[in-house]
Amino acid sequence: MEDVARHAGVSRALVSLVMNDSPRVSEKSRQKVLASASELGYRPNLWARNLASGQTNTIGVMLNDLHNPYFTELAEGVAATAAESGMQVLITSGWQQDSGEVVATETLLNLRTDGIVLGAARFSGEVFEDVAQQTPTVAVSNFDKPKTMDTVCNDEVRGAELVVEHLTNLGHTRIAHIDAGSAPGAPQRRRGFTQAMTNAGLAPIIIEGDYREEAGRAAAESLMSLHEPPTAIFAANDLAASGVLTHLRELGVDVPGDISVMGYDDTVLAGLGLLALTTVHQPRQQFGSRATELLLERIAGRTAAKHELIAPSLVVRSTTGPVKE
Amino acid sequence: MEDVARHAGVSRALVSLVMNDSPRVSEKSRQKVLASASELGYRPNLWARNLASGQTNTIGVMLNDLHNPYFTELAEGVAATAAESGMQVLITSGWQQDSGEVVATETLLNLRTDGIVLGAARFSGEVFEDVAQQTPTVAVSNFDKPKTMDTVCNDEVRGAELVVEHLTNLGHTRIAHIDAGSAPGAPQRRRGFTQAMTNAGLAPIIIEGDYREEAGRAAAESLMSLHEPPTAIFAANDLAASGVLTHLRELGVDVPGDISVMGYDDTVLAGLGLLALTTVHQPRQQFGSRATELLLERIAGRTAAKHELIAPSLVVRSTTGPVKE
DNA sequence: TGCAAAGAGTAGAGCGCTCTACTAGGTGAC
DNA sequence: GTCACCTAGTAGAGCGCTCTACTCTTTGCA
Repeated sequence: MEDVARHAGVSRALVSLVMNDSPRVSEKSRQKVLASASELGYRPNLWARNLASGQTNTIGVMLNDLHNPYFTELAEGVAATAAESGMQVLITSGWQQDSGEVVATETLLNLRTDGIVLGAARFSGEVFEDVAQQTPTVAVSNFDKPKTMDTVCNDEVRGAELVVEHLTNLGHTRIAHIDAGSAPGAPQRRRGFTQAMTNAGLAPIIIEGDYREEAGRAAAESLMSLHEPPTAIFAANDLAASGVLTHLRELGVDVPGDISVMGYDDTVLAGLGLLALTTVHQPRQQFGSRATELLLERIAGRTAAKHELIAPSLVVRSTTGPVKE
Repeated sequence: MEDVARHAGVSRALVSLVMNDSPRVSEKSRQKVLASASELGYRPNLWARNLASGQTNTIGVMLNDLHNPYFTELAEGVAATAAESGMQVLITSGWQQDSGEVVATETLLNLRTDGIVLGAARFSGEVFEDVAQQTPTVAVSNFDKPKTMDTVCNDEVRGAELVVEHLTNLGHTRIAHIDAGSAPGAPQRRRGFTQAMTNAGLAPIIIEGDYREEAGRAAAESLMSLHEPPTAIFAANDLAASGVLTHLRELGVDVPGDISVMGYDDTVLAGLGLLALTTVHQPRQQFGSRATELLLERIAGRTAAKHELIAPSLVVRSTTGPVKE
């Protein structure tokens, strides 16, 4: 910077003004400075800039797992909305480990980003709150409405309702849900399912499982060996649904002729020609952009916590049909 | 920091030493400082630290597209190797846009990370070289062995060879390749395929397509309407292979009884029960870790460029079998 | 006992910027 | 001609650390 100033024959302060697009600079010296800067290959040092200005114009995103499209689409939403406000986005990841999430968040905290979006799955509520105490924070997570931060999450209960509505409209009454225990989102889905079934005057059938393909396959096996198998299966997620379909195919059961199958999440799997899975779509990008909007509000000074549910929607493909009579 | 020093009754310098785990501090004062720090909720400001120390202990990773598991697994490899050397990893993404990649890389450059791993698809060679001039750089990309940076990439030619070997061993002679034009990796795969077929004394059949499912479906349609359809299809990637399988299924063609199908990449799709696709595995994580090792060497002072090819491997599942006679 | 070396700690400059407060010169109204 | 006011630019303190060079104790050993 020193060099640029000397080369252009002006003061360091002027160079700073030019670099920040200040209106207080004449066109002539702006050109002069810009020319010198590019000639000398100068680029402002962000560390110094942020240190001096006390703000970073950057929001940090901590993601549990980059493999999971859920998180990456979330990040995409964050990036899009952040870009509109001229904010940079920096991503760190916990690489699916508990300790990783903590380290990744510490990094962000040390970086003094203006705020943090937490896409975490492993944190305890306490750790979350601890982070929120130190910097504006928004979590995309199913949390118990903490006071110190905002949350955005999918309305899992509504999602499960959509499933039940869709299936009962097709005439199904014996509907089974493959549950994913205490995995993120699963308890809510289970609750929504049970509620909706009860409201419809139907008996919910629930079988244990998890979010993996193998679990779907195993659950399908148990269900089909019942003396009165269900006419529709609502899997924990798309991957589990894929396992269900695999098993039914091996059994020679026609989908959706004999039995209907639904997934959850609308991942890329669901859209594949061979699966063509009816599923529930979560607007993951919207989670990210809404979270960012809330974060920007917080950075601007809001302190009261907001907690938002975002509505999922139904995507009908080829694995559901009228009940066989 | 000032406050911590005062609270603990020591100098600022001592606090700095404690925070950096210097051996020059007595156990007693270390405890004292640590206690004060946690009491006051002090955390070192990375911007200031990096500014003062002139090094960031951070390596930047620029990824074209976070959706693509290729890039995220790459990042995972980088993170793992970087962690071993105590380096932080910061990720930026181009969000699939040309300009996005440039912006994302600029951010990293401005951040003065100790080095950059480029997982880019859209850059021109020039831009790459420009970056490499400014900081140690390793690209994970099929490039023409630039002088100023290292590259790591998959041995696509060998991958295509593996495919041809596998299929010819099964007795296939009429093998078709669905090509993805000039998309990343595609020209190399095509070249490898043509070469291997020629070496085996066979006539390569090539049909145009791209990396999407729909392209695979369309290509399969064309191929199957030939008066002498191929007995094996080598799709551009797993997604295209999925399209092929979908079409063959609709046609009632048995896989692998009537025809064998191979994918490429070994993505999560290939492992699904309904697809069980024979494919070529790219050790994506290894790309990342190897790239990071090279980067660390560069940071340590090496300047001569290294270019490495990493060998892919065959994953045999259920879509390939002996030729029908 | 004396002296070098090791151990523990400190002072203060400096990293590359931004930002407040200031100056110099020009404009225009009275 | 004077004064107020605006514009373009500058000086220099300071952001929160690290790091070199230094001081003051201890300790070990001839």
